[in-house]
Amino acid sequence: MEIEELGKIIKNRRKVLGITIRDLADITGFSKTTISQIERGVRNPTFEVLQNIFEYLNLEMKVEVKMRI
Amino acid sequence: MEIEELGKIIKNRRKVLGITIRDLADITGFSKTTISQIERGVRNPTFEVLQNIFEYLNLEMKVEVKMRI
DNA sequence: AATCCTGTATCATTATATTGGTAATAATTT
DNA sequence: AAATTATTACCAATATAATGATACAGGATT
Repeated sequence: MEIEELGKIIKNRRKVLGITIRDLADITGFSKTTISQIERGVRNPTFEVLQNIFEYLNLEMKVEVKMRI
Repeated sequence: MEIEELGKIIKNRRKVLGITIRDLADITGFSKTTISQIERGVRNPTFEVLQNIFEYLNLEMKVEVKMRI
């Protein structure tokens, strides 16, 4: 998964839930600058930041062994 | 997923592949300090770092909508 | 015992994620 | 069109991730 794809997933999910960047920033406690940049893939967030964002977007991260083709 | 669990997954996978922390550090280009601390859950790695480690451990990250119970 | 090998501890330094503010732009609403 | 809301741009300051080196402890090997 690329960092841009991660951002798109977060943005799409936020839109689905009908909340703004400001909302998500307020709820998670991170700045809107941070949220905006993560969504656009121009930032390299830490695990904790992702963890918090995911929690409020009702998303979960999973790690799997990659399939051999 | 907690940060400690993430570390365990990485450590277990590394063990399965039979490589050392030094090996993984050399391959990924990160320091062994960083690898060691991530595996023990005492560090909060960035997405890019995880991305690189996962690549060499043949792991992949997935994001899913959390199931409602 | 002495020699490797692996993993952890510590710490000063560097790199960069995050913040918080303001301003500018884009999109919606009235 | 004007006003309101949402998003992005920009930038200095702060917090912290990452480095790199050394030292230490435990286990395995010779």
